[in-house]
Amino acid sequence: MKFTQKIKVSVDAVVFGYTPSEGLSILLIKRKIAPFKGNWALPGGLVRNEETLEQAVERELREETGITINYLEQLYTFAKPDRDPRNRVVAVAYFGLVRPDTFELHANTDASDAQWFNIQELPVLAFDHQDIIKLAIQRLQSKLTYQPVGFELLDQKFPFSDLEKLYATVLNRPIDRRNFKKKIMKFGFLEETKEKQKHQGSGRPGYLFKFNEQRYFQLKKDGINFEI
Amino acid sequence: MKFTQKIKVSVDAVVFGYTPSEGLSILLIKRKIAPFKGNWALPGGLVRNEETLEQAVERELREETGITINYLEQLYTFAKPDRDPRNRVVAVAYFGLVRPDTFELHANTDASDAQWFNIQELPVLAFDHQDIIKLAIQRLQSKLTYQPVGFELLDQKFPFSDLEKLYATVLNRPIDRRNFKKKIMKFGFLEETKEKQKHQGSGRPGYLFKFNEQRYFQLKKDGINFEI
DNA sequence: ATTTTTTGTGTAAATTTCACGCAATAAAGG
DNA sequence: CCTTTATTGCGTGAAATTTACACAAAAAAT
Repeated sequence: MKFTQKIKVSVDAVVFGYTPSEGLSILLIKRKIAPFKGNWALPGGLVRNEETLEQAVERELREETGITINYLEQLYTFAKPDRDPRNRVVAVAYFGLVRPDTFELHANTDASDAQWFNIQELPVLAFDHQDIIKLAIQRLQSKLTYQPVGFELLDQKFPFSDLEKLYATVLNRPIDRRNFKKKIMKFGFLEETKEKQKHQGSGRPGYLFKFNEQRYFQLKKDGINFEI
Repeated sequence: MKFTQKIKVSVDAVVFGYTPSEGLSILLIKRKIAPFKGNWALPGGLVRNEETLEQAVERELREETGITINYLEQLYTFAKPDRDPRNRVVAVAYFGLVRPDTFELHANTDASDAQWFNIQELPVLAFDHQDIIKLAIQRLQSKLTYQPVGFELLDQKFPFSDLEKLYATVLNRPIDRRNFKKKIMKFGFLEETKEKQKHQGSGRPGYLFKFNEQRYFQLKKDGINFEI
């Protein structure tokens, strides 16, 4: 029983960015072509015949937004037969994190094709991209509770309060400063540096911390549980 | 910049079965055609143009093994360009659970095309199916620790010790009988029936329990955490 | 009838989580 | 310059949860 399959494969990326002042954002692009011309959508596109899915995501992000990604993992594959009105497209969605220093788009003009949107203020989206984003946010939340991915969203060195605010923002709940710090420090992958933060506004300046990736991999190999 | 995409989309299913006596098994089929003719492989095949991925999985399972699935969820999408020697195939892998009463294949002859294999005694597999299975086992393990999927692998009514053995087998670690029972019963989705188990061998017969799905959905909606 | 196997059950100790307040440092405001 | 405001750094006791552990009852096997 033969048939000709007419399904295309694409990738879509939900890229998260974070700043203590502006919170959690997602990178969107404005579509230049139909369908959904003029609508905001996730960066993405058809996979080329010879490239891996990850390469496809990185290529599309480079082409459409100029961003370089810091952490990338597969999220889910969306494949409802009618999710694209033109023809059937199976979309493998990815989930990415970028550092603040990498995302210079905020400074761009409104005429830009690519823009960050706070997750509280997302525009109407093309295709089923709203569903994809919803799942990505859930994934980020649950991921953050058992794997220290938060560092992928912060600068290399950061005051402890930034980490705390990040967790509070992403998990959308208050966090006890003292208990949180005790818990994180007990894991052993965070190092306090001698540097203090500069001109952060009023208040006592805090020491800067950095994530020790090597130490983290060692602990992970030892089967440590990083649940918070 | 136009190009013609030549990628096909398939589904593969890692179906788990369990019995207290034989442990955890996976359903495999013997390939009748090249490549990997004669090798064991996961059930699966190309997705038709109009069907959903889940429909494709159920159809392939019906065609190749006759089994009906009890629980199904998407696992991961495998897409390395060279994972199929003929042409590029992106495989969306699924992860399924079946009840013991559904899997009558064990009784079949060796000539059968479909067979259960204990996860400790898997044969050499076609394509990258070994990787897929490895991931599926990890997923089953982690899933079992935060969601009561174990019932999908047991009969409707079962002695408590079956559940305990299932957890011990899948998680591959000893479990304290008393603490385990206290923990599970505290969730509130398990009901003790008046029936006792019959001819299970020697020893005192236990009461049979059953999973209350409605109660479970209610508890889940209330945001209860089912971690064990 | 005795032995073996399996079920059913409770409590104390150890560990983890949670709640909470005060002194130190710097900028901001008068 | 002095006072006020904002933020960091740090520890302890109470509550909740997790863990370790043993013996009697019921049935089959010998």
